[in-house]
Amino acid sequence: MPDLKSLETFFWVATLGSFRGAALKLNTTQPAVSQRIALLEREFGFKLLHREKRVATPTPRGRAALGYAEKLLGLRSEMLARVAEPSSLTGVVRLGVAETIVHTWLTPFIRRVDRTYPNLALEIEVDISPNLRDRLLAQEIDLAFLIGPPSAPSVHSRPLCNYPVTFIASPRIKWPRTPVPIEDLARHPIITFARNTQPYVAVRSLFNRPDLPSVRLHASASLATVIHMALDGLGIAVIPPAIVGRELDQRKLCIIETTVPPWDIAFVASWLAAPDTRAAESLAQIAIAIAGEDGAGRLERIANRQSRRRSQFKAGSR
Amino acid sequence: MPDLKSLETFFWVATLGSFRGAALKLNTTQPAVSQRIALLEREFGFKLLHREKRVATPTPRGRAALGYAEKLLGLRSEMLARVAEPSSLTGVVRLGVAETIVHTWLTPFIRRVDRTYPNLALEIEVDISPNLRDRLLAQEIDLAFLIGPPSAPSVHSRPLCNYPVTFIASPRIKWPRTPVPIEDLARHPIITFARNTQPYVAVRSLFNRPDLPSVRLHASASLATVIHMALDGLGIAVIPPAIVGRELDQRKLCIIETTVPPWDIAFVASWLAAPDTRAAESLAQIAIAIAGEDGAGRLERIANRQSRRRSQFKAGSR
DNA sequence: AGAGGTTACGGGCAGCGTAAGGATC
DNA sequence: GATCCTTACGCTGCCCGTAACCTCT
Repeated sequence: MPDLKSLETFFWVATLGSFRGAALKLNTTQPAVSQRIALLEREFGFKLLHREKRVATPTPRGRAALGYAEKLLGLRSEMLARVAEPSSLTGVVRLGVAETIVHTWLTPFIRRVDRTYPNLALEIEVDISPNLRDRLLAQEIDLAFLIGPPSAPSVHSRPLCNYPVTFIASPRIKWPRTPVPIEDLARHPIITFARNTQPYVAVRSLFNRPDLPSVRLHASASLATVIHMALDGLGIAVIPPAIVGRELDQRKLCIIETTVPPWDIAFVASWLAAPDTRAAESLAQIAIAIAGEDGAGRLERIANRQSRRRSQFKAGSR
Repeated sequence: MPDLKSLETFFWVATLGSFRGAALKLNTTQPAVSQRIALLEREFGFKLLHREKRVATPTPRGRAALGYAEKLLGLRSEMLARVAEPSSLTGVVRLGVAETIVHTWLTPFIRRVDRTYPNLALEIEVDISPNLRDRLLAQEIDLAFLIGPPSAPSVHSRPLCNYPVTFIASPRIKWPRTPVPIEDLARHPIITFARNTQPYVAVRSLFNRPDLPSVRLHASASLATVIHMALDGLGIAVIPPAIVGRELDQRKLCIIETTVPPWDIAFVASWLAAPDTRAAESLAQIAIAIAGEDGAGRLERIANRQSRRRSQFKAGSR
């Protein structure tokens, strides 16, 4: 009798057109996928998939079976969503996060996930948003917290938080009290996110003006490196203040008031449409809550800092 | 993630109200059932069944889950019926047969099942029809070939064959050429099916008349014994001639012409309504075909025998 | 006391991962 | 030759069955 695990495997092979892809999606090896499909074909008594071509395609009868498989998976998923205890969420969710999140609210997020879903394991990967997008589309991660809605078909997204991007530098670099014009900023090396990222492109185009001297732009895929460089006075970091809250507190870094119009980078939680998105949606829900609380807390704290009032420091962060 | 095996187990426990019953139905042990239910309850995060009472009853949330389980099982069953190769029928079917069937067309039936469904194993039990009926209702067998439709809710039945019941005795007992009246028959011991069977009751009421001497009625649960007794001249067997075709051929037994109006016993294939009756229905289909062919062949042969024409002996039996 | 469910434990086997072997572009 | 699927093989871990225990009527 065909079991749901095999049918699920069949569904993903048919959907992704690839045994290998299904194996990645299902967190297993490719031979395991082969074996499950072979089992299913033995149980049904006929070939479900054409393997000759580059992409695996269901046979005509395979297509009929596929319809039933989808219904079955959908029904199981609906059953779990409707009647199962939320805390019964189990297994492994592969989560991709942009590094900004690591430096802001990832830890409280994980803590709450651990409390809410004690049987759920997270596999966390940190990468830049474009790579996360690719890995999401390749089914290699189940959920991503990244910049901007990755506009692709069948990607579901929910907004998490907006972070203003500011110019931040070591206090060793002295500035006038008045807002600094972009020309003065451009005299220093600019340190920001990795190439190919949205903030990098924004910064590049900001300084890519005929009337400005060509700027030295340091891009790093590691935010920790960016922060380090800024701490060492190597240049001006163009990053959200939220990720260097402690350094701002300790006055090791300062926000530079400028004439440049501020802009935000928007983070979203994204996951692919699939028969069972219960885990992804539940985690996104938590992320939305945490990011909201944290964002509020952070903003408050930053406001406090800038007005030099240190009292009630941690209010709102619980 | 709940799998269909556990859900099927849950379905049967809920339906039969008993872990033990489900274990019998599913051809496994009771601890295995316990374990599957426990697994399911861990996966769902709540108790599915009340065990306090004599009969296991679904909890309210268990009832919701049960609805989904039924849908899932029905869907899988439909999928298999619609798209699976018939020869892919696999597993074990527990078949109960009345002994008359053993002596008539069970062997050709098994042969054809072996050919048609090479991956299907039969577990055959021979018993009298009332016991088969009980075992069917207790879910201990999946399919039964027995006498008369066992009128019970949710039992599906299809007619297989009708066998006339005749008086058969050793040629040692001499009879006049004319049809024998019941009074003369009653002087000999009567040998027939076991107590509680329909033929036994019929024979008993036939001879239970005030004007007849009380008859000696030998009942045997073993048809082979009945035949043996008749061959040894111990009395008159009241059985369908179909089961002693060879002995009639070899003139070791003869049909006694009587004034008693002949009557038939009707055999049917019966199985219980369930989420997956594919195997039972497929086997019933074969049984209907075989019983029809065999019945035709037998009747022809018997006619031939009685008219002493031995030619074309095996015609129609293929 | 007996029927029915749970718990404990040992063994068998299904299914996994590693690694090598084809096939197809 | 690279990519993808299949086959081979050893191993782990799950699940089953046996048996003892527990709990109700």
